[in-house]
Amino acid sequence: MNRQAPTLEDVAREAGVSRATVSRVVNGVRNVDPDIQELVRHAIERTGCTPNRAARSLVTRRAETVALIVSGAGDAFAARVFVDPFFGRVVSGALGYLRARAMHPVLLFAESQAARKQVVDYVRQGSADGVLVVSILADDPLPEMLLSARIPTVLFARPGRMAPISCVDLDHYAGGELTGAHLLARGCRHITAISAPSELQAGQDRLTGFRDALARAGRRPPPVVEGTFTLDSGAAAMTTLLRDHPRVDGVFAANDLMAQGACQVLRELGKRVPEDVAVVGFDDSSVAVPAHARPSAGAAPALRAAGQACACRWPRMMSAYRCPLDLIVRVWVG
Amino acid sequence: MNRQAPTLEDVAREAGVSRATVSRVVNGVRNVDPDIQELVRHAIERTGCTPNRAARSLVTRRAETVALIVSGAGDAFAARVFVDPFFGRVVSGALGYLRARAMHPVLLFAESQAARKQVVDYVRQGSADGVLVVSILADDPLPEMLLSARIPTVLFARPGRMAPISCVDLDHYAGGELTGAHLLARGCRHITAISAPSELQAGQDRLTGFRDALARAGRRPPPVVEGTFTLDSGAAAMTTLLRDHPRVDGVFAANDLMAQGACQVLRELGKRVPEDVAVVGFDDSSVAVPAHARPSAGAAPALRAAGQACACRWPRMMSAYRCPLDLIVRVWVG
DNA sequence: ATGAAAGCGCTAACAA
DNA sequence: TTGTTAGCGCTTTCAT
Repeated sequence: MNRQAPTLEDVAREAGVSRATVSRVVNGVRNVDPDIQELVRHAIERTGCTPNRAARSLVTRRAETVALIVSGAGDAFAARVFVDPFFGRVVSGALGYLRARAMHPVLLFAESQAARKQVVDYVRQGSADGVLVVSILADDPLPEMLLSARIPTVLFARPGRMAPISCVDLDHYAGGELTGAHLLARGCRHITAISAPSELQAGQDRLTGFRDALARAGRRPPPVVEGTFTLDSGAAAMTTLLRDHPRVDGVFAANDLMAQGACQVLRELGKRVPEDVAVVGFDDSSVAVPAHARPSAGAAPALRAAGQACACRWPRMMSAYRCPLDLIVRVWVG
Repeated sequence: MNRQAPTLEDVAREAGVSRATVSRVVNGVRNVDPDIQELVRHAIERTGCTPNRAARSLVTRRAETVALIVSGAGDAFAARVFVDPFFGRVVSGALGYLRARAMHPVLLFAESQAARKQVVDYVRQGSADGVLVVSILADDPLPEMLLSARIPTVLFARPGRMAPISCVDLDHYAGGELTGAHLLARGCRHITAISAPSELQAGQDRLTGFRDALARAGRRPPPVVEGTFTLDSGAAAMTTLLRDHPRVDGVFAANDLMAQGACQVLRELGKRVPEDVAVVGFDDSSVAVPAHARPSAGAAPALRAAGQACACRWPRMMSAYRCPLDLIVRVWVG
């Protein structure tokens, strides 16, 4: 019942060697006689020893662990992070990377200033070697805090202020350009937009890219109604746009949910989508694209880079990847 | 640059006391002079010391960590766990419980036998004090492995074989009964069912509960077509049912996704739902219920119990909770 | 190639 | 109430 877990010392006794030798075998250090290696391995097998992690961590000063921080939301919203078309892929890619290296992700939530401090402390205790931050806040203070605590960090999203932090993010501007090009290519003449809440930088970037694409084609700035990223706000915005611009034949919505709302309103009013009015969203979410067509591993290269950064190696690089469905991911390594 | 993190020893020197006293203050042990407490706290503040976790863990033999194991699926499917109407609530409830106790969840995936062994080793290394298993496998070997390794475990779902393991699960049978009662109460005369894949115990339980409810009302066994939990299979099953039983006016689908597929087929064929044909699903997922009506914290009491078990206390209890929308959760503590 | 021994930073039993 | 001391189990020089 109260039997302690076998230690390397037990194995050493069993094998008739020293603790140091057992440690060498366990850690794959060379300079160990193959016969003795075999001996030790058997002894480990027999005793069922699993080297204590805390003891190892204490001396190596590595936890073999990274903190996966969901910043700006409590655990009730953890789901979002895993379902979000961008975060979901990025997170599961990162998890796969960690797993291949026997590193473990600890889930932390940083929705308040106190929680943010706790997160920093957690790492400073040596509980994690670095952090991955998934942030949904426009101007999150956490990245700066991690930076000044000299904690190896990779941010999924871009920091509000310019900071020397590695990050992975969608290229919102380029995505916006694509949507503009798409509507132009379809031959739309009366193009409008449903924008994101104005305080979200990402939303602004999408809109700017969209506008620029139209401008380069010689079009005048499109009418824009601001939405709140919800289905209902998309429907409301579409209603407004139709009232003010009855001839509209192309709509850019800053996310898929609003695009969906817009489609509903259009169809209710007897418009065919996309024959009468073309609607393009943003997010590559499941409402927009048939499942079999989605690029499930699209963000892999970006993640590999991010993963490397997490592993506390910091290669100098900057690159962009383009996925099958034009999901554009950029990686900055600071 | 290479400056080490300050230790309790540093704080002790700074405060002019012994390391033990600092430890006592940090751990909130009483019997420490208030003045000295103040002194020590200031010293901690000044030095910015964060007590090393590995060192503490080494001597206390506690990691203050639990493993959150997703069994039967790789990280690509992690999303499911957080989105699933049952698992999602249960997991976020458990996370909240842990957080309030400054315990940390490590995310592990056990989709292969090798991965399962790694999970067991991870805990035996002392990296976690216990595990929460979210299993989607019908007959998962992991619970038994954890049991025989004497690892404190709470299973979300029920073990395939009867085993003395604490678990939290929906009461599928009772849920099935409810759906049957619902269709009967609506006055349906020609009731049919779209069942779950036969290898899933939970699905069988739902169906059995449903059948028993009908039987108790004196109805003969309903026609059943087996589905695969997908939208398409629900649609296909509904098509079959309508062909063989044109007068059908009530349908039980073993999950909401199939119910949705059934609704689509019915509407395409000009049937009104629920006026002509009543359809009831299972899962309390967002497709079925308006968001504002969902019991977001419905599983809280069950979780509290589960959380207590996780925390390695094992109160003898067995209870059932009924949520606003008849989500029934049972807790077994083994 | 192997062993002896020091010590990582902390807690806890024992002394004072 | 406080300090002294002995480990926790491991890695890692330094001898051999």
